[in-house]
Amino acid sequence: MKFSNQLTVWYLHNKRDLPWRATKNPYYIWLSEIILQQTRVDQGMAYYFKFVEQFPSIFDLAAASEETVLKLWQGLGYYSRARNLHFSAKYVVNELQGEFPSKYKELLNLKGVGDYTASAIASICFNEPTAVVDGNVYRVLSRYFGIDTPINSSNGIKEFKQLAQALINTKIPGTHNQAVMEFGATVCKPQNADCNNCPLNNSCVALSKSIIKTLPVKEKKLKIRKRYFNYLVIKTKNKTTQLVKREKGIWLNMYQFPLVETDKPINQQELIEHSTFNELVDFNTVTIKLHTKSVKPHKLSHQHIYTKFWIIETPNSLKFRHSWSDIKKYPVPVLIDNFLNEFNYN
DNA sequence: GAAGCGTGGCG
DNA sequence: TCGCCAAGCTT
Repeated sequence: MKFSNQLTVWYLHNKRDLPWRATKNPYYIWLSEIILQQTRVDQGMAYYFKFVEQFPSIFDLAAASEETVLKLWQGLGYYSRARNLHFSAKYVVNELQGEFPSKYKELLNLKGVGDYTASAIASICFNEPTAVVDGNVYRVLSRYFGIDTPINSSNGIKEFKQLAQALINTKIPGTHNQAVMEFGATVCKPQNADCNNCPLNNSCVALSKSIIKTLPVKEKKLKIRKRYFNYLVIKTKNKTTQLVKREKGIWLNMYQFPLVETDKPINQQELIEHSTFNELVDFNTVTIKLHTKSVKPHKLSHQHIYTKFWIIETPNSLKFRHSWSDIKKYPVPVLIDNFLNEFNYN
């Protein structure tokens, strides 16, 4: 209980003033938790305000199109969160008469809500004593108790969940959970932990052993896949172009230009020999310019994408129906958005 | 159980 | 520069 009490007292004096801390409305807490998955507060804040403004209630969110939701989510990444958020809003409205689930077990039925998020909503909104275990909690517990079990191993996941659950203050589970996370985010940070100003620095195992920097332990990392994208940016006299919707993998249901993907960099000659190119235009009638001056990788957490944008001017206007002036209405990945911002169509 | 899924900040 | 990491979830 000492652990919880000390952190809770610290939290009540030091917590940041965040907008979602002014409410216990499960819709807003849910929204904030989804936005903050694998995302820093500074990055997610603007999106929280946008969503609350555009969708004040879960009914507003459920009534929107997926494309609208993806467009509002554009730039935040991990777009399955937006698709699942929208799907679950429709589920709550249509199947649960708009009544948000109030129990941990029921919350798990929502797409995009896993153990962490269900615990967070249940404890914060409904006072259910379910412990959250996010990246902060792993770090705080592994250091304070000196546990070197890898946090991404199946044993580690079980061990830390059990420990977190044993430590929870059942009287104020929501405050307790937020206290541990806030402490991890602002004091017991991944780098440069502020042990001098830590309320637990007289009882922290890792500090007493000077092994703060070695904890938490994480097992190996994935290897980065390299991909080579060639986008075909159609340009017509009528200021139209061609967009296509992605149908699998990364950026699902978002828009991009027709894509030629290869496993090595290619030049113009290899491009015009590609079937995708020839299905789109007749190389005898078009002019091709490579827009990209130097290819810099778009770095995702799990792949590096090397992209060339090819500008294809064609006399055939009728086939390409997307007006360039409408292009900003479509949800697109940052890779495409960056291109749109630097490219002058005229 | 491992892999796939974004973007941006930081040292 | 580059690797690490962020209030994780799904398949």
